[in-house]
Amino acid sequence: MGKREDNREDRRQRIVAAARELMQRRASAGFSMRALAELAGVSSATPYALFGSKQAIIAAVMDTDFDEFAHALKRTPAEGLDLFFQVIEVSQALFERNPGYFRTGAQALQATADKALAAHFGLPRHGLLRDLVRESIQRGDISHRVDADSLALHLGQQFYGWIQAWAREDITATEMTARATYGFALTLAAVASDEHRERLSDLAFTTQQTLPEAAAFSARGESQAKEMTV
Amino acid sequence: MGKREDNREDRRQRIVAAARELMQRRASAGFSMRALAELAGVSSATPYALFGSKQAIIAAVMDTDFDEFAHALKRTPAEGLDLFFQVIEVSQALFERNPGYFRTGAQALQATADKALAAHFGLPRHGLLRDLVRESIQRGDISHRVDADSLALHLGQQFYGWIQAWAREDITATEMTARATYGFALTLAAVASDEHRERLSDLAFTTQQTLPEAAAFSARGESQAKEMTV
DNA sequence: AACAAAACTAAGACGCGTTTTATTTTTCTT
DNA sequence: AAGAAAAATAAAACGCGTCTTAGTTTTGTT
Repeated sequence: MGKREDNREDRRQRIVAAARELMQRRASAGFSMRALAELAGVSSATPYALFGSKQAIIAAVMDTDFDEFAHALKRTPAEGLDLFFQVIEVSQALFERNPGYFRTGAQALQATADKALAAHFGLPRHGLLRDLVRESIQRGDISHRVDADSLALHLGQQFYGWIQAWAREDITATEMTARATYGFALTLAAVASDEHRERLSDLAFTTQQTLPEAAAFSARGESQAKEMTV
Repeated sequence: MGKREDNREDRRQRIVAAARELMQRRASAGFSMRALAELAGVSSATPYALFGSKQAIIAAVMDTDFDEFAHALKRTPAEGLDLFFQVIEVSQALFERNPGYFRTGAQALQATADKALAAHFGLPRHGLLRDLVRESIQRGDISHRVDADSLALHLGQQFYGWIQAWAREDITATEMTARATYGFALTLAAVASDEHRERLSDLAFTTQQTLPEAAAFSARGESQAKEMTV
């Protein structure tokens, strides 16, 4: 019942579908709301009536993907502390399958000043990491002195930073994974039980060797920076 | 000599001064280029002729501050690994003395797509951390297996993330300091020599207790997120 | 003093996200 | 079937960062 709601839902879905398509195309780093309205076959005021903002639309588009991500993570045979690193690798795989799409999404998300939207987006991701931490504490792999929320936030914020760098095309997807892995390994080494600590340290130093020289701070970047100083 | 250059420099300085003033006022989260041009007493095309973009102007304004920061850091009596935490605290002190100013700056910097500008800005800050790491390695406070560039980048990226959160007004300056300290302590605990490790772990867990519940993921944020899902 | 080159100006345009207006269409109620 | 209520529309406007155009001023050279 309720044709009103049906129609509303129809339009919402048309807009989300159109947004997804435009994000995948990623012509000129994003899409305009006017182009979106045209492709969705609605007036350019409608998306605002139904979603409120461009970022809310992008968030709506990307909402689907968290489930996909969570499922892919469940499918991996990894267990224990290895799951943390699987989070990174599954993400990379996802990103590489659809770079333009995730780049647009990540960049739009970053620009968000809307707290509710940020929370809506960050919440499930934070929850996933927090649960991993909790389970690790219960297993005794991570010190019981650790507060799950704090550590999860710390890990998430690190990873998010490298995702942003990838979205900006400052680093490649492989480098994103390597740097995030490095960070996770160091952090976990600090809080893991004795039996895991050495393995994690080794992982950190092994990963460290694969890290390229910091791109933004390379010689090329340096000379460009000089130019600007005038 | 060269009146041409003098005049050019005059205008540059007028523009930078005007930008600094507007950043401090921080009426409505930033300033418009039209307002800047008016205050500086130049045409609105001139800032673009002299700097290229709004972000470049903001970068020029903030360039001065790195020196101030570096000096303030030198003035502290801290030494050894404590210097890492002094970086955080000196930054906080600086930020709190002029919040609107640094918020505008941080936010503008984040929006930068310009690699050269990002490098120009990140380079000295990265260099400072990298030198701290290098010296710590030489002193034997940090494992010699550590690559100074990688660790500095890791620390810097973490800190930068919390600065951004503060600039977005997601967290207070105190929380910024606490979270960054937590991250630094964990990271350093993973790479420090045996004699420092325990002290750093303790610092991490002490700091952890002062951390507020993650603001963006609090109950309030959660209910707001629900609303959005529709 | 005259002239070419360079720099600055005013004014407006562009496309963007977003909002507002007035109008038309669709839906629900009676 | 008629009328009230709600929603979607077209069209224009807002302010923003940025760029362009064409005219004017300032500068260095002759």
